[in-house]
Amino acid sequence: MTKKELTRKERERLQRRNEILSIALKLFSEQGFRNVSMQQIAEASEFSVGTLYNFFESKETLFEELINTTGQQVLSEFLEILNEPGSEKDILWAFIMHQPKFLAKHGNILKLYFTEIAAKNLQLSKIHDVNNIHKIIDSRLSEIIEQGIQKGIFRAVDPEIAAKSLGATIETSVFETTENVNNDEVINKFKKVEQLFLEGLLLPKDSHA
Amino acid sequence: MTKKELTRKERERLQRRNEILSIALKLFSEQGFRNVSMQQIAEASEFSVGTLYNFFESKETLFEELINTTGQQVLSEFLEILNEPGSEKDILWAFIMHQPKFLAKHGNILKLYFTEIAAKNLQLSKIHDVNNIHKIIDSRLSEIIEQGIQKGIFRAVDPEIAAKSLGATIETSVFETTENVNNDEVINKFKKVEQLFLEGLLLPKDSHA
DNA sequence: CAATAACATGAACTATAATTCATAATATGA
DNA sequence: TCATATTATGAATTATAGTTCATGTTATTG
Repeated sequence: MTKKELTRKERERLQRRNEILSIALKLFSEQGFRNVSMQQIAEASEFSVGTLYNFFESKETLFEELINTTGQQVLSEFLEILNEPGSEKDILWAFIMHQPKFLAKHGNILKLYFTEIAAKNLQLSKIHDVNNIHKIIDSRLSEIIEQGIQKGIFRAVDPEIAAKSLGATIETSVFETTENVNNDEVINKFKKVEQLFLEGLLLPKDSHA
Repeated sequence: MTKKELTRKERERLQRRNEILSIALKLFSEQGFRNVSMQQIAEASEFSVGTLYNFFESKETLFEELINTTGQQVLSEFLEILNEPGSEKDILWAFIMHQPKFLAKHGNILKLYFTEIAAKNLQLSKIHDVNNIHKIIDSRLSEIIEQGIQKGIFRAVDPEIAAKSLGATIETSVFETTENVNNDEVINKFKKVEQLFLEGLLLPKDSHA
């Protein structure tokens, strides 16, 4: 009622709003921003077009809210893993092996982000920081790999290239992994990514526990 | 005039047609299919919209001609390199180091292909074989890596994953490489890709000339 | 140089989809 | 319950962009 607590009405409104965003995300990620009409979103969410405009100023705004809201959340989850304490090898391992969970949870928004924003199919005004998800994650990965090289754990590759390569490999799987693939298969795939990358990066000198 | 020779008029018509395709390719690759209007193509090519329809049945047809014509050409160039005789290591090396040339020559069409077709932003009817550029190249890469593993040149990674990873890494550079980057920089980048991939794949046993 | 054919033009037409807003339905609280 | 405020509706409006076609321009040829 006062500062932090929301009234029932406010809560209900928020819930409807999220419902709309969630359905829009599904449609956009499947068909792309331009190929989804407000009519379609209205029908799928069982509201009228007018009501959509009651919640969002425009189709573009709706999209931006989607990206900004969810994007921040996704980014912070990624960084959480990448900032965990442990050896560089362990961090990369954890990052790769967390991908199935990320995919299951955020596959749609990632797909949308990559097709519309990263590929610059859409030119949107109000998308700030989220615009840099790519850069932020890549640069953190790059840092980690660089440290690993300095410590003599990894081969002396170019850290930026290695980071981008790992990022691109993971990104590819976003598009390949459809919802109906069972989890074991996805986990298996990332185990192979780990074998390819981590073992390829490690110096062959001694064994790495 | 007769069978093979084209009349001047026919040659001129073909030239104009190619001019239009070339300009459309530039615009589409920069802004995406849906974000480019026939008006824009008309203005940029210094024809009228009516004339565009004199050359192409529809906007969609124009796009399809673009993809089909150029796509086949690009695919065959890629496969040419991948079917060259030599050791698996040499083939992969040549493939990676040819990327700057491919990029310079076909950057636009590759970008367009990846954003519109591979990302399935567009559902087009008459795009057959070209739809499989990705699969064909990936599977050839995969074959090569598998043979390298069998011959004991490469580590025992999953060939499909390694092929996809290499493909994705290269794909990424399509989007990064803008036209104004000088060639040396691009070549340098792919040298680093080569270091990351090839050296990471090679078994550390003995030296590989 | 005509007469004719071939081609180019862009305003008008059409289709599609975003947005608005007068009206209807629903919720609130006295 | 009734008066009022809030919210939802979807047909009408507007904007945009693909397509057509009557008309004008250019090229060919006898």
